[in-house]
Amino acid sequence: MARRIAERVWAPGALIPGEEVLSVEFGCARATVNRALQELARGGVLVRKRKAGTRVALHPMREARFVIPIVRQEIETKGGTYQFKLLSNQVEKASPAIAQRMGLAKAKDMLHVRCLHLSDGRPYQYEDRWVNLDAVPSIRGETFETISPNEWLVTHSPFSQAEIVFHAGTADMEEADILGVAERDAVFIVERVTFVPQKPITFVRMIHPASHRMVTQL
Amino acid sequence: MARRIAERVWAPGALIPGEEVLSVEFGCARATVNRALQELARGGVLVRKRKAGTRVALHPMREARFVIPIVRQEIETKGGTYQFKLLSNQVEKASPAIAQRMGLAKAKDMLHVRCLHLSDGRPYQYEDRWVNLDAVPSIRGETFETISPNEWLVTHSPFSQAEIVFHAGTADMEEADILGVAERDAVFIVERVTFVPQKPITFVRMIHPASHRMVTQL
DNA sequence: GACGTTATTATGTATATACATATTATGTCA
DNA sequence: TGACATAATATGTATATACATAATAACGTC
Repeated sequence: MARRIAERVWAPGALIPGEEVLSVEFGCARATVNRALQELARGGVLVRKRKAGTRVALHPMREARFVIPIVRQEIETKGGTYQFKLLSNQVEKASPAIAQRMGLAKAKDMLHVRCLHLSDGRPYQYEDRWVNLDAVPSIRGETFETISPNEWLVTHSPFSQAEIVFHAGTADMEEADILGVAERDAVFIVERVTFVPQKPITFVRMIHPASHRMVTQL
Repeated sequence: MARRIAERVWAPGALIPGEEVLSVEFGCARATVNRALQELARGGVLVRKRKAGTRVALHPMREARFVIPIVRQEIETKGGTYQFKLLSNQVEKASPAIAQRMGLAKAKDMLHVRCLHLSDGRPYQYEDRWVNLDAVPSIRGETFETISPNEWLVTHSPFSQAEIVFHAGTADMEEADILGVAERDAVFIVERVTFVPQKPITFVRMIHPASHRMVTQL
């Protein structure tokens, strides 16, 4: 069926045969046709509506999928050797901007951890993280000498919701210094807020040098 | 089951009960449990292996999904009014670098289209596109006066595979001029190559001003 | 003819059953 | 003890069946 759509045997916008008909044609059960059609619909190439039938999407709003690995794994998968350097780790009052980003009404004390992830000794990602101590009190004593905050949180505090933002920016003096790039150089920024229902866990800003590539296939 | 994982009733790395057991516990059929577990496995919170059983992922390599809409839809969804401006549209010989990016052995004549997409009159995305005329010969006569190359291709030539790369970069003089930003300003770049099996269709480089945000939730 | 009700229909979902497949555990033999 | 064949088992997948649900089509009434 994917081939038929790709080869325009079923043109965009066209109504395709019903599940019952297709199951006869392909010599399989309706449940199997249903599963296949649902997969294609999830991928965005089909639009399904009860009673109205299934149509080939007119404007295929296809969806890309990215895995969000742990930085260490990301680096090791690419064949680099991983290291990280803790830059700071202290409890301080978050700015109103940070608090707002995490959906909190007012600023409060949070754990502020900054560290640098390196691949083959070269700066790969600068991580600037705020952790809601109410959500993860046990992080308070952690020194992050052997495990990065990223990995600690992933293994100690699973989240159920997240918001991720990607954008480009320019490195300020401090960021440039940490990443080993020139001031005002372009950087790739990923910001992520994670939640358990109704409760923010952490806000992290991850900054990569401009050479970083985020790749996906579909 | 998602709640049990989030609340660590089932700890990371732990083996969870088999489908048969769960179906009895939840009072439903094994097929239903199977569908639920497969969904969670796709989301990355579970790891499943035949005979070995199902485990809670130790390092949840969760995956983010986001839709790749048509630029026009992207702008209109955000509440902007869409316009586009054709900058150039001619057949020329692609550089070896472009050809290689599309998986072609040697450079050849291709359609080179450049245009600017605007939101509320302000530059939103600069699109620099190369189209393989062998794959889409009918595009040759198109003037792109009423429809953008993006939209034309989406509706006239569905693809089955794609590779997408996101990264940050700096605007060169020409790009800066087109986007209305300063030279050397940071820009957000998306590059996409689309294929039908074994045949490249188009390579497009889409450049956004640094103010652009790409957002996804999960 | 307009409007509200009912019937029809395609998809959505759950179920019991059956068998395939990959992997582990076990048993056999040299 | 080690190598190899064999059995056991959890997941993977297909199937027939049944019923739910939403949207449309048909119908009847005023």
